[in-house]
Amino acid sequence: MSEQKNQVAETIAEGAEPKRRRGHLRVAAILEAASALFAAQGYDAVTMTEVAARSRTAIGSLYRFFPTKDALADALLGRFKERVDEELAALAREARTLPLEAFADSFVDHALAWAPDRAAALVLIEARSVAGAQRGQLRAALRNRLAEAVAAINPKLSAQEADARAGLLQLIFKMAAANAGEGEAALREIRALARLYLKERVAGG
Amino acid sequence: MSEQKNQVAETIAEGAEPKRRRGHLRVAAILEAASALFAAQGYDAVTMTEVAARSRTAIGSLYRFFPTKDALADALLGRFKERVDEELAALAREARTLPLEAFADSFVDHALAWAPDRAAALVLIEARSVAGAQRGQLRAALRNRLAEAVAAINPKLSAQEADARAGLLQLIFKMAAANAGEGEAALREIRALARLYLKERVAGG
Amino acid sequence: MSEQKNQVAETIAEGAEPKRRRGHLRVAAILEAASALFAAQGYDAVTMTEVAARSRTAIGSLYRFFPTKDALADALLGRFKERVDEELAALAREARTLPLEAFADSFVDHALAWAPDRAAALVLIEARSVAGAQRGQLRAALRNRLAEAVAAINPKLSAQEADARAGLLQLIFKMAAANAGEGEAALREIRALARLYLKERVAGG
Amino acid sequence: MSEQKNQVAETIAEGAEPKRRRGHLRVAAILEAASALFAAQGYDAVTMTEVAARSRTAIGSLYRFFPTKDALADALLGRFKERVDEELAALAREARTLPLEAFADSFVDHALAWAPDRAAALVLIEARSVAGAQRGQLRAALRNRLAEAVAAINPKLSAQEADARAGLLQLIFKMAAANAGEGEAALREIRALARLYLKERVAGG
DNA sequence: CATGAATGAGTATTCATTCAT
DNA sequence: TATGAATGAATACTCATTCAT
Repeated sequence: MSEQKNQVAETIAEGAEPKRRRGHLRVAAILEAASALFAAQGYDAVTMTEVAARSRTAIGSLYRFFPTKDALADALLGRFKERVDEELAALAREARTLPLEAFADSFVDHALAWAPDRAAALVLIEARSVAGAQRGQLRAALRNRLAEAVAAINPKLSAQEADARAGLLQLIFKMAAANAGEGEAALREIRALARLYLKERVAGG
Repeated sequence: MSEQKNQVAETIAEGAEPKRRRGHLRVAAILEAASALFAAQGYDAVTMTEVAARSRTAIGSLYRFFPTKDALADALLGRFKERVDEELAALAREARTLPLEAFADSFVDHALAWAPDRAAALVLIEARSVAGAQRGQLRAALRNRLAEAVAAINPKLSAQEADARAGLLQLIFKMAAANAGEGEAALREIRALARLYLKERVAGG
Repeated sequence: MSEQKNQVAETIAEGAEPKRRRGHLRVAAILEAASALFAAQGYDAVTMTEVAARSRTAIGSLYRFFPTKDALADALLGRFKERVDEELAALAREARTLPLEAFADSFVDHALAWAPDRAAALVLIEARSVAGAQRGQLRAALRNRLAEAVAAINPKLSAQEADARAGLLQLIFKMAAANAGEGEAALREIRALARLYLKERVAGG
Repeated sequence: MSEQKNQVAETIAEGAEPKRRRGHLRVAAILEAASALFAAQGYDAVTMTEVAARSRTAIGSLYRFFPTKDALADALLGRFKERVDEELAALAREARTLPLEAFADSFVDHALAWAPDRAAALVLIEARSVAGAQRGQLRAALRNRLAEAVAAINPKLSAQEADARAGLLQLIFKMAAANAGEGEAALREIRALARLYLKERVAGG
């Protein structure tokens, strides 16, 4: 209705930061509910009303903190990105210290550790054309970390080669996460694949 | 294979079987439009009105052929399934005749060949929780064909082992299709991965 | 959701032109209802639901023809502008043929003739900042016609003088319309004022 | 005049009479903010949150002083009415002392003097169907004062005649205020009109 | 049979107002 | 008392689907 609104409050209409304990709890509950719902039904299919109901929040309160469905998604993605970043930093560290096979296993384990949040994140990334920026950032961050790891394992690879390998590792990472719930046999194969690829194409067989 | 064709025909027939050429053209135009739109925007975001407009069909007529948005999606998936099945039957045949490396390459090539339609199909499969049935069928069909191929390559594997390997091949198949447009380097890695996995885990090292 | 929409249908999302008799009737009913409601309650206070109810139209149908509350207002203003234009063209003609006093009376009569629609139009013009364009056009059209009339009555006036006189006549016109329902005495005063001003300041006393 | 002041105070007091300086400042800030916002955007478009933000008041505090949006508007109108009354009382006095032409000019000057506050007041009066009471009061007060002036100028007029003349003067008053910013030429015409009308129809030509 | 009109439940979002700390 | 959080009815608008011509 006017561009002046929110001048005083928040600059980009990011929704109010909670300033009381109660607000923080609310926000957490909302994010939890949203994550589960998005993961289960996809971005479009989830209604704000549903999110409100599941987090036992009045619709108006939901909108106080997340003034838009998109804002809610962005917050979720932001949170996800942070976690990813931490995990991957750890992984890159391990690449320097662990023997190859142990690293391969850890690699898969890290991928599995995500799985829950990942579902929601993936859905959000795919569904919202808007999220182009966020999406790119996430991908790039992930890839760079993996390239670091690759370089640590095999310093002889050129930057380009390392990047290509990182790309494939990224895919394996995704596969692992996507198949987290598919049973022992499936997992075993993925672990095998990870070792195989790391040994032959990364460490340089 | 012929049962499936009938199945597709029946799906469409939920509306009205187009007996004249005109009807066939309409249906084709509609499916084409729908495929493009779904691929570009996702299932939820596409409106029946849009599909009607893009295929230059009156909304009423669209509903004569596809009495439901879901029916439209099902028809599309059916068509897709047919194609997939043919491709994979060919692949299973090649598993028996081609040397392993050549087969690995062909495997990746087949995956790449899909990419275009795959976009729409994937979207539909992911988006519609309803589509459980179709989705399962597709997966299962794909997996069975791959298990056939695995068995052909290494008859010593138990049925369970073969299935687990097929599952992983399926993932590689998806990865290849998903990365169709990512450039030469990425492709080379995928080909390498396919060979590696087929040699070590399927052919049995 | 996409800019391509309506490509086939209407270019600016002006809503569907009715193509059947039924549609024309609908549109007319809607405009009638909207006009009355806007006049009575102001732009903001009127709900689309109200308009739909009063015109016995389903909300969806209302939106078929007027895809926006603003579009509805614009249509109303457009219609109003047309009428105004006709009235004023007639008035300009009379300025050339009628004696001054008769013209003065006719001037007031024309103003009164509007009154009903005017209420709605005025409200719309004032309330919607967006309508800047429309508003300007309306004002300018009105003023030009009046300047024509002034020039016809007293050709000796410079263009600037004529325009200033037209501006005042415009105000009197508005006053007359605004006071349409205020009783005989009020009317008499306005008629007197119109004569007075026309004789002294326009005809040149 | 003093009853009216009380009235205003009471209106505010529906909330809580601010007894300390701090409260007075708050209230003043709020009224200022509200006036500006209403004038710029119209009654409906302004949110209480906006008013709170612009006056740097917490929403809860705003509601302590003005328990309703309507109460806020009423307070504003009350303040406006006071000022109007003073102006007009002065005008009525001048009617007795000034020669006709000077009075005519003063009349227009008074109208122009309002223009700023008038914007908000007008908006409030037009927008709130509820405000019937206030609106009527304002109009009546204005009219009575003008009738006084008319009677002072021409004591021969009957009460009815005086009232009718006052009505027209009221319109001219409005016109003048509304056109405050339209330039010299426009102003000159209005002054001319005021003199004309006062001489011919009020003083009795 | 083709077409455009009709329908109405459902969606994101806003905002006046009340409560709890 | 001042402040931020909570509330939910109301609003503009969408879209799958059905009907009438």
